[in-house]
Amino acid sequence: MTTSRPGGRDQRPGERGDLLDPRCPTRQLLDRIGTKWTSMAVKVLAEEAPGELRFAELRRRIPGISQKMLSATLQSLVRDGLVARRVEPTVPPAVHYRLTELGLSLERPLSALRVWAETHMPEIERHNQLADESLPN
Amino acid sequence: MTTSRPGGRDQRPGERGDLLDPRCPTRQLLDRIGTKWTSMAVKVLAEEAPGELRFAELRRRIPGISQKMLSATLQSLVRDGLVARRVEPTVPPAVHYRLTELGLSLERPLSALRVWAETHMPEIERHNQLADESLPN
DNA sequence: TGACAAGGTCACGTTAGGGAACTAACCTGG
DNA sequence: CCAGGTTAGTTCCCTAACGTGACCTTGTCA
Repeated sequence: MTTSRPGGRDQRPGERGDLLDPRCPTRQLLDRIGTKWTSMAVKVLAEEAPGELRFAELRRRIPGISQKMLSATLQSLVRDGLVARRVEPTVPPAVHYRLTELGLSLERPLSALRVWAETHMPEIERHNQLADESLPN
Repeated sequence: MTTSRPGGRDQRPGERGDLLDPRCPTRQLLDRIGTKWTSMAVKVLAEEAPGELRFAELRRRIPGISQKMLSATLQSLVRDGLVARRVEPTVPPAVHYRLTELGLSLERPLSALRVWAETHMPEIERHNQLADESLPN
């Protein structure tokens, strides 16, 4: 991914920010779902939809993710309006996450991608192995 | 992108590498199409399918890409079996690229994603602006 | 005195991507 | 005969960012 996001401040107008890329929306989308954990988080939340999941439960369902990354991923998703965050002012506060309608609508094409990945990735790996076998040195 | 690819060695075996991430095929796919120029290259090649495009022509149709990046992107795609490369031994050599059937099959879910991006990215940007307006400092 | 919830912060390593210069082989023009 | 151009790449160097791991925080319950 190239375009900076979380801390914002891209496209500063003073600099000769060349804006070469004409804001291709597909690029922007891939910059989001292409980050390591985003698509997995969306999937896990989609499985629970329209229900909610709490932070710790999400962590449990996404093996290998750290608190920091889960937190950052969720913040991105909330910021993009794909996920809604609801805080119950109990103590300790309980935070609930769920997909918004927008997030659910993304889940559709995303799951199509997942299906493609599951059926065709083995073939891609085969190709890679072939490429490795010839001229590995 | 996180998972290293060319030289591979993840999953150190000494650790109880329980394959935390079970090589989620979706992530592997996103590691590929998530790179900056890949999806654009696939799209351009798909528009021409089943015809071929030469290096320089691809470069012309992907504004902003450098030779280096185009070359690297195409190599990845060829290695994955998504693109076929044909060299005419003329001089200077003419190299032709086209999507394989596998590549074409990927184009389908990918274009669905593109459609989603084009229709919904404005909404995502709206959400981001809202988030920026509140508590910007 | 811990443990839990939901994070935040710091310090660090790796890598993707950009830019510019260089290569190969041959052809053409002067 | 030699400079210069073409195509399709490489090679080196540099940076911004992504992701990780370890530790800190605030408040309450057992």
